[in-house]
Amino acid sequence: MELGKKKSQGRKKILIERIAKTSQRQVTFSKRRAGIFKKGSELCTLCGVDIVIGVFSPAGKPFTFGHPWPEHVLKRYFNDDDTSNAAPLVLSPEEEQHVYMQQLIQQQMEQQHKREKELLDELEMEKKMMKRLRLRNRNKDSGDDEKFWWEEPIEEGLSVEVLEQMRVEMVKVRDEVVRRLHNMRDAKNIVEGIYTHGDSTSSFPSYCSDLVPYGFGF
Amino acid sequence: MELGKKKSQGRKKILIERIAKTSQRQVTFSKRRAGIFKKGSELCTLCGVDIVIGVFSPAGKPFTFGHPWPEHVLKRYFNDDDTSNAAPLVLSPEEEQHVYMQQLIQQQMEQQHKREKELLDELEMEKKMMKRLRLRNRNKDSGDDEKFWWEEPIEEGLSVEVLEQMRVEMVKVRDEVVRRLHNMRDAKNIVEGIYTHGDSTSSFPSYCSDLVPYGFGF
DNA sequence: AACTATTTATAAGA
DNA sequence: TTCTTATAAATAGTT
Repeated sequence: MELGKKKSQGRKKILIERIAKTSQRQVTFSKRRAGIFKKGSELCTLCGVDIVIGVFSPAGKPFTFGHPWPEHVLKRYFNDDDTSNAAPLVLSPEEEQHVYMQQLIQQQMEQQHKREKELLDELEMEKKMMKRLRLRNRNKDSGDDEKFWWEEPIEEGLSVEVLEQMRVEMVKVRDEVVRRLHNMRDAKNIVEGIYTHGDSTSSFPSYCSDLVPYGFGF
Repeated sequence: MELGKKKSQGRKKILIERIAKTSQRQVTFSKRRAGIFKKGSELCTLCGVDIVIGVFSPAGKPFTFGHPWPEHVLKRYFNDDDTSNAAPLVLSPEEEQHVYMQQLIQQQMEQQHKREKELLDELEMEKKMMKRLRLRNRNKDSGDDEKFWWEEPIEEGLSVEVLEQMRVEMVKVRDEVVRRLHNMRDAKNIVEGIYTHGDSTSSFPSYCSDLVPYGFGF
């Protein structure tokens, strides 16, 4: 064998642009994914911070790394108060030719953070509503402090006609619930409960407070 | 000045362990965060993949990097079918002393991916259920074939618990309407109506169709 | 923030 | 995939 022959040319500089050859792209992906995850791990350890990294391989498989674990970090992210923590989303320094694109992406991130928060908030609210089997206020743009429609102050313009309509709703709902309960084996006792429970002249019933034994979600 | 004097000792090897000094930790965090984001950016470009990185600074500020943007990647992650894509969550290779910990974390990730998916599925289901339980705005969406929750067939998985919940709600609504009507001068007649109107064994009342003045759409 | 001596990551080849 | 090697890139300590 030739002594002067080098075993390898060693690492070569590459341009940061899409690798055309599929097999090469896959190899590079594997190596660099491992590298990034290692860097993430080191960052956690060195600085005692939470991190999450998610990436899809060229073949579409998901890979994640996280400390303590992905969901924990995402929750911290979503639950942050954006007034106090003002989400200073920061992008990597990039080659000069990419700076403009980077700035665009940064703007997207900032918007995205807000949108993600809104989405999560919406889901949270949905769950709470679900939990209480709440009916939405018919006036959907009546403000943040939504009330049940039957909680609206009677003094604020509710006419006898409106109350009569409410009454009709109640009767309708009652009858449907009754119909359903009749389909159940134990309908009889429950149905009787609807018509006999409480006193029609009582004030707003305190007994309701302990009548919500069913939890939906968290 | 001395010519032989080196400007710096250069980089020193460090142990991967929490940096004790706060200021040093912050400096290292900034440098390494930038490095990881750059690596992430390069990985996207080289391999044409989606990536998201989120990290909290030691001070608690969130930083994210993502391509095309964080939510996009998260959605791909969550929406993946775990039978076809079998979530092969993979961690970085790590120093030998960390291998065991890494394996533990990897197991956490695999569980976590499933848990996150389940959570999202749960939220989706919650939304659908909420939508079903939500009262339709008949005035606005009369052409739509959504049904009120009480119009849905009882056979479709409604448990006794849910029905009982409905019953409780009905009781509350009834009592509140009663309370309101008591505030009206002509309450007496109407209140009596609530308890005497209709027949508890009647089928779903046809008279309801034109008595829904309240929109609950969203 | 900038500088550099070093360590670390990795492209190419086997 | 995994290992090797030469080299490119990242970065710890310093200014």
